[in-house]
Amino acid sequence: MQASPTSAFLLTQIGTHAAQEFARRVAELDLTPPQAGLLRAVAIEPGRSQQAIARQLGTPATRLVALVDDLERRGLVQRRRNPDDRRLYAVDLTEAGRALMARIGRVAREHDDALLDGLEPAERERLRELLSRIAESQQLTSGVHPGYRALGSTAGHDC
Amino acid sequence: MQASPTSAFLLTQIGTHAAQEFARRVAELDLTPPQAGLLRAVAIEPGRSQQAIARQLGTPATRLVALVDDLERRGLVQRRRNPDDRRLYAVDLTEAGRALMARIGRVAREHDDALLDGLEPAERERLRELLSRIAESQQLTSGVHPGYRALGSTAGHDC
DNA sequence: TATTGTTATACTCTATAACTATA
DNA sequence: TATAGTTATAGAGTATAACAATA
Repeated sequence: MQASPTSAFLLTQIGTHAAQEFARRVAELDLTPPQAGLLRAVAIEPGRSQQAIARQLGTPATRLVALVDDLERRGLVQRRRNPDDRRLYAVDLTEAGRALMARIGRVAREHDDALLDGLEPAERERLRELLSRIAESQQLTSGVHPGYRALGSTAGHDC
Repeated sequence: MQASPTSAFLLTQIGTHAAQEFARRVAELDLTPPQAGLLRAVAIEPGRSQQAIARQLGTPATRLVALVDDLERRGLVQRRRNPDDRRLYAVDLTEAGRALMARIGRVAREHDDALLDGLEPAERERLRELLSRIAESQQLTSGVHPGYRALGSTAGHDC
């Protein structure tokens, strides 16, 4: 047996590997991928409420509380009450959070470069275009990938 | 902000989406992705011991016991003692297991086709070639992707 | 009454370690 | 003593549900 793998299999295999490698790299900044994703979400659109962020990331609001708690204890984000509606917190990056985001950006570029090691520049460009088309056709356009919530046992083989 | 995503990000995003879609499809066969992966591993190389399968999949042997238990209860695989070394079990597919593998194969093809919906045949071929090159350069050649074990919190964002 | 944020609880999944049998 | 398989335990991580404050 051992048929040649489908593109779907390769995409799952490589995507999983990429996520693991990224996790390994950001761990050196004492961050988990969900924490890095939250920082990124706050950086892209500061000042939103936790509910709004949770809706965008497709994760339960209760999970964000713990994430924000932790990042706030470390001085990377801050909550500030909205005086117009005192139920809401606005979540922002601190100066330290912005500095860390710059480091995460460097890590992400290194990660991308290492992953595409086997491809030449023109091939990388072709790949990027094909992947963008898939992301668009699968409606993954938001820049937040659906794996923010638990993959858990849904990860795994793809035949 | 909102820089255009790197290929690494797109690969993680699409790979996660692909894994979720595959999970959704095999769930209609009452299978989890790890179960489907185990069936596939047994189909490719029948008669191996649980330890050997565990080593290949990079998962603790104790986890395989539960997986094999469940599939055996459902009549999809069978254990048979090795008379030469009575410590070992040989794991094989049953007739029902082989029939189910055929259905899984159909599901995988449908899955692959749906995922590549936005690409024309020539583009699909180019993509497959580029992905194969990445898998090779990242040493993911075995046909078993590294996400067999827990992704858990390592899943998530990729900046 | 509806919504934001929070806390408490329960559940799923996985790995680690201890145990039995065969060699 | 080493290895295959098994069982039992504990831990991490998540979601669900109940609660407090504000609108």
